[in-house]
Amino acid sequence: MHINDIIDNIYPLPEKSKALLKENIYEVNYPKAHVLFKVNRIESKMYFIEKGMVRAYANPGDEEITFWFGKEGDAVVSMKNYVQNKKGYETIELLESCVMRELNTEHLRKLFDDDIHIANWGRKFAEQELIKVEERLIFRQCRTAMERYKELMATDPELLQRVQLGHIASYLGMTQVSLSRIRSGLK
Amino acid sequence: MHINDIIDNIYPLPEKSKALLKENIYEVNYPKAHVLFKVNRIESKMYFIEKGMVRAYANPGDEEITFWFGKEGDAVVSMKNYVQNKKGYETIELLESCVMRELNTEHLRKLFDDDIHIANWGRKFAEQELIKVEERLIFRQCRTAMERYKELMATDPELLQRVQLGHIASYLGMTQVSLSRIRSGLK
DNA sequence: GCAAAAATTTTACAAATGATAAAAATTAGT
DNA sequence: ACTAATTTTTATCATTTGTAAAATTTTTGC
Repeated sequence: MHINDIIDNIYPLPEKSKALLKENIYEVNYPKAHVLFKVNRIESKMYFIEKGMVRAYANPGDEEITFWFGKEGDAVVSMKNYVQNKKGYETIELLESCVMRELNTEHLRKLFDDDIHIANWGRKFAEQELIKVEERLIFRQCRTAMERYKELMATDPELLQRVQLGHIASYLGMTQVSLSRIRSGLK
Repeated sequence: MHINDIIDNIYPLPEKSKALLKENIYEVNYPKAHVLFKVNRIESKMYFIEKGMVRAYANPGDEEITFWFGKEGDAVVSMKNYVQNKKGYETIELLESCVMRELNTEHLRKLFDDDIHIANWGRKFAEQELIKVEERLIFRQCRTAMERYKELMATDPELLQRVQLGHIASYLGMTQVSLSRIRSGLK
C-alpha cells in the first residue's frame, strides 16, 4: 500500500498539506522481530506500514498482552509517546519483515499547529482508533471465548493466517491453551 | 465545574476560538434517569457535565455492559454519532440529576474545518480518551477481578460512593455477585 | 536434510467466576 | 413512617478458564 493512500485513508488531505506531511517522511525497512517501540521509552516516531505486519503488547517481563495488530495501511504509534510525550506502556515489534515510512512526531506536532487539514487528519486518526478500541472493550466483555474466536474467524481470517496463535489468543483475551481447546472443539 | 474550565482542560483554547465554540452551547438540566443518547440512534449532540454523573452502556435488552462513567468536567458523546455520524452502539443515561452544557456537533464539525485551534481541541479530546480506553483494555486482561476492584478503590474511591455496585461490577468486567463476593472477602 | 528451537496441542487438575435463587438491606414514593 | 421497589448479599452448584507439564507438530538455522 502506498504512503499516499495510507495518509488519505485516514483523512483525505489536500496536496499542499500532504506535501508538508511527507517532507519529513522517509522509507525504512526492518526485519522480522525488530522492535519499533520499547516499553518505558519516549520515541518521537510514527510509522506507516506499506508492507508487513506488527503487534503491540504490554506488560513485558510478566506476561505479554497483545492488544493491537497493524498491517498494510495502518499507522503505528506508541500512544503515550505520541499524545503526551511520555513513556510508552507498550512494546511494538515486527511479526514480518516490513516496508514502512517513518515520520518524526515532533515535526508532526508543529504541523498540527500550522496546518488545519493536518490537525483534522490527526483528529480523525485518533477518533477512528478510539472507536475500534471502545468496541473491542465492549465486545470482549459480552462474548465467551469461543464467540470471540469465531468472530475473528469471520471478520479477519487473514489475521489467523499471518499471526501465530499465541498472539491471537492474547489478543482475544484468553490463554493459548484455551484457544487450542476451542479450535479442536470446532472441528 | 464551569464550562470554560471543562473546555480548557481538554485543550486550552484562545479566547476567540472559545467564543466561537460557546456560541452554540447552552445550559440544560435533566433529572436522574434521563437518557441523553439512545442506542441505534443518530444524535448530533455533545454534552459537558458541570454537575452530576452519567454512564454509558452497550447491549441493552440482552445484558448491559457499562463501559464508561462521566462526571463533572467530562465531555459526553456517543462515539459513532460524533465521529462517523452513524447509529450509536451505546445508551447514555444520567445517574444523578445533572447540570450540563449542550453543543450541536454538526456545528462543531464546521468549526473543525474553520478554526485550527478547535480542530486541535477535537484532536486532543479523542487522543486522551483513546489512551484511557486502551489502558483499560490492557488492564482488564492482566488483573484478576479482585485486583481490578482494589485498583478502583485506590484510584477512584469517589466512584464507589456515587455509583451503584451493579454498574461498577459491569464496568470492572464481572458480575454483581462476583463483586459482592470480593467485597465481603476484603472485610 | 537434520538437529535444535519454537509453537501448538493435549491432558489432568485446580481455581476463579458465572448462574440461579432467595434472603437481607437499602432506597424511594406516597 | 410504611410499603413497595430496588439493590446488595449470601449460598449452592455448574462451567469456564487457567496452570503445569508432556507430547506433538512446525519452523528455523546450519
